[in-house]
Amino acid sequence: MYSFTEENYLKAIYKLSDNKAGEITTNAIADAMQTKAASVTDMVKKLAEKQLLKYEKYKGVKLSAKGRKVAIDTVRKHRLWETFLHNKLNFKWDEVHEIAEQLEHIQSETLIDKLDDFLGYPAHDPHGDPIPGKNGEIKMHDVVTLSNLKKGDRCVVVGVVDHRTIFLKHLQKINLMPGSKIQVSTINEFDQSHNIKVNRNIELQISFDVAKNILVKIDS
Amino acid sequence: MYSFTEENYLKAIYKLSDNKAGEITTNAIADAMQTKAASVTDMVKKLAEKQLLKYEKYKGVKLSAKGRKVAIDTVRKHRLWETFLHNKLNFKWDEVHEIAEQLEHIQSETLIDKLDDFLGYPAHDPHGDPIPGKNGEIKMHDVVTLSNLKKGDRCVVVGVVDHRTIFLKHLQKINLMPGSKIQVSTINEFDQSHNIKVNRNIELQISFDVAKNILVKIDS
DNA sequence: TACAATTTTTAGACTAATCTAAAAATATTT
DNA sequence: AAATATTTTTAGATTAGTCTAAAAATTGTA
Ligand SMILES: [Mn+2]
Ligand SMILES: [Mn+2]
Ligand SMILES: [Mn+2]
Ligand SMILES: [Mn+2]
Repeated sequence: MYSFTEENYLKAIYKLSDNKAGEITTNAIADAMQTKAASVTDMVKKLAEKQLLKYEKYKGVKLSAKGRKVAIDTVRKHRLWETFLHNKLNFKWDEVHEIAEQLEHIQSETLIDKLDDFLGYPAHDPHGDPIPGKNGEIKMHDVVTLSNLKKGDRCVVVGVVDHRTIFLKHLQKINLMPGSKIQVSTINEFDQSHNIKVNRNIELQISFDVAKNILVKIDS
Repeated sequence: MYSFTEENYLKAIYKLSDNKAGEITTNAIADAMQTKAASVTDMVKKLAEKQLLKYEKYKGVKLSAKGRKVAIDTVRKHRLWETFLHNKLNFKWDEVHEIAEQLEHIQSETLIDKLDDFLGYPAHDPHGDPIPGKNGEIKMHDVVTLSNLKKGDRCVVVGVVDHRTIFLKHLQKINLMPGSKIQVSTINEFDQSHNIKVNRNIELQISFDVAKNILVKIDS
């Protein structure tokens, strides 16, 4: 139905609209897609003709309902494949993204439905991001970043904000992974670094920068 | 490394060389690829430049060792994915081919290795075709067509010769599937149709045309 | 408001893969 | 061997997606 390229553009535009409200600029898209502004203008015209987004010269773009659905479906496929790679094939969580970037473009609705079933209808991917449902619903789960907690609070790691490999590998190195139980021991006033106890066992100090990028679910 | 199109051409040429010895003609490739002879000539020149095959004007083509490896790898990927779709996602055996045609082009050696492991290193795909190993070895299994058996012989269905959906669905309809145990009751001289007993239970008459296209392993 | 800097669009060109129609080579008949 | 039929290649065009460089529009600043 839609080409790899079209799906990739729609997904990128969708993610940009999610972050910042208002119009999405040509340069922002070029940046996200690692391509040139001229290419974006061309593609955006094509997508506008197909009613996937609204485009006004020099004014940026806005996804239509149809375009958003395609984008969300692509995100759904991406995250289900990431979950498959991680849960079933034992890929590490920093290895799944690149391959899912290819798998997300396989065209077969039945395949995705069956994959979803096979995985047991997971709510989140290995990075803690919500997996949209078949009809496009996205259940926002009640997560906060570790940096929001107070001294004494308990929580479980469920994901990350920063998705870059360098960060994922860092967490792996200090053995702070989804599922890890954390209690905040102290927050150092000087640099906001956190002393935490992991799995009621290991004491660890993490920078504010790390704390800001870890998504947790508060134990209640 | 290689594009979808290149992999598809190499696979088609490989399958043609497997059937008939000698050179593969432009028209034969065009036929197999559902494209035009002119397109084949263009692509074949490109593949020859990349040393994937030997091409002489008006003389047809022959795969190089390098080209054959790419083709066999593609077949390996195709059959592993078909096995995944059938064994893990419960697709029927006539539904897996089209999707595998897409999945076979995903690029990641690790992915295929892990998939192979996940599936338990299967020797055959759902249609009874051998799955090439990581290094390109293909273990030919000792199968014959049902039409080769004599009265009284016992065997188990392991695959098909004709891969068309219409045949696969027919077998499904008469409930003759991989795993079915068969004993030949009689072979009717007039039209070579076979009366068989399936799973020591159901009596069935099948035409010679069907018998010729069922691969079986003889019970011994 | 005018000038400069930045952003966006257009114009024209490129590559991969495809096609049609015509030309060239090969194969088959007479 | 000559004529005819078939196969294969070439020539030229098309489409999707991309690029660079130049032009146009917008935004920021003095
Ligand atoms: Mn990802
Ligand atoms: Mn993608
Ligand atoms: Mn197949
Ligand atoms: Mn294919």
